[in-house]
Amino acid sequence: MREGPDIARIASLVGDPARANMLNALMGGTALTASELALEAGVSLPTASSHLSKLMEGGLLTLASQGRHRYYGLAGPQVAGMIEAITGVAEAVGPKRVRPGPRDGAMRVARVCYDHLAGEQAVTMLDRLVEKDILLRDDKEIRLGPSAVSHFAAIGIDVGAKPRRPVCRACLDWSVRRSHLAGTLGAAILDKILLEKWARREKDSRAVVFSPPGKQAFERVFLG
Amino acid sequence: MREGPDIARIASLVGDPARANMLNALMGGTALTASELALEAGVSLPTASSHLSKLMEGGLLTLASQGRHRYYGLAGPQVAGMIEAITGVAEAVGPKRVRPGPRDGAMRVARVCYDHLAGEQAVTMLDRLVEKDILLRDDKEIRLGPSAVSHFAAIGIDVGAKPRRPVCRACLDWSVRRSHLAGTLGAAILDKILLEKWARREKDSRAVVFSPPGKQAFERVFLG
DNA sequence: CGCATAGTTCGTTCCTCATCGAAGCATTCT
DNA sequence: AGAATGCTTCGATGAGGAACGAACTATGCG
Repeated sequence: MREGPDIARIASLVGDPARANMLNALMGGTALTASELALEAGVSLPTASSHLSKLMEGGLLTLASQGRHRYYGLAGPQVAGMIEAITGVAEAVGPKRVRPGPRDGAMRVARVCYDHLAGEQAVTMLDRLVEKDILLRDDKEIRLGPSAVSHFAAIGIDVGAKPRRPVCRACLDWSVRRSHLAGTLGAAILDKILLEKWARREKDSRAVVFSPPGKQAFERVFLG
Repeated sequence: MREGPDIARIASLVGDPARANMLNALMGGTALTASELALEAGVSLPTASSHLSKLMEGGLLTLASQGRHRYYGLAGPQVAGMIEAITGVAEAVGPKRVRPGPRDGAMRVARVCYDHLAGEQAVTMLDRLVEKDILLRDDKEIRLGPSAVSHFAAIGIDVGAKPRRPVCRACLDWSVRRSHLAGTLGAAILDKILLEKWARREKDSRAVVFSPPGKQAFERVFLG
């Protein structure tokens, strides 16, 4: 009966279906209001509100008040990583479906993870960027290579500024079990993809589907 | 209200204090009997038995029957990884203790993670092995370098055989937030450390404490 | 065979906690 | 100011599940 960090407390927060649905929804990266999360979780507003205050108290969420709207978001990448890890186990031990649904396929290829792109496409992209020495990888640490600033500037992404958040960060992918690119650069790239309309977000899902020309453009710019 | 892998189911299994204690105990790597786990969790035998069957049904544990003894163990590295991830969050958001207990310090330096060494020492070791090109790291993938077989043979560790489990594997460290070495090689190294009595396991804890001469020997062999 | 040890199953008790309706604040719009 | 929207708090209800004692099964020992 040893004492350590209270993992039961954290796990039980995720362990309620309503809260799990909310957290899953927030893995999409955009902060959501209490009403949206209530809908997402399939519970009434009072119930959702109660869950949200528990998640807040547990330190899993952040809150940004804007007028009468209150936007809830994941507390950070570490929390997102934990949820990915749990998802991985659930996926592995879960009931093996006869055939993975089409949405599952799309999720494997490309999806939103917190605020950046995940899935096979994202893993391949990071591999290529490292291969071309635009990024330098050393374990979890990813740094900008010498040509990075000019390379991304040409695409219209400014990596020169030094924000509080790290520019590059590795994030473990549950479907491929390898890392993809997170951090402000990862977020900027996802923005770019959606802004250029190379891909659109699947309704009510974290899946990201590329249009055929969009995929070509993406590959030309980031993998080429 | 989207459907995905049932993360609430998995998280709620970890979310009960008794079960969390059991899982924590099993993070020590050695399989334990129901009675030992009951003691560990601070519950009666029937209660423990009930919890264990739930964990089994959830796919988090494996069972090895030996006569009238039934040894429970973690189902695999993925489960261990998930628990580390949850531990990391719990550690981060948990009540900041005024001063970290002495055992916590020891845990940070070196501890057992499933079947291999984790903590600062383990992270440093992996760094050095990569630096010396004995191991080659490429993202999550860690491969043996050209000199690896002879290098480890000299220490008395055979990495030539090709077992089912991967020889090398990266495992994320919750205290240092960097990777350390898992896989059969990681397990063999931990065996070596304990066999040579360079270190001993702290009673009732995952902590591993090196004796002064043991630490020297370890550093000579693996960091030198 | 009979006794001891290891573990599971059963039935009961009890308590936590998820849920929702109604009412209460707060902010914005007109 | 008054009405409407977004959200939280309160109170009551109900269900799930954690707990243990007692009885039952299985293995090992003399």
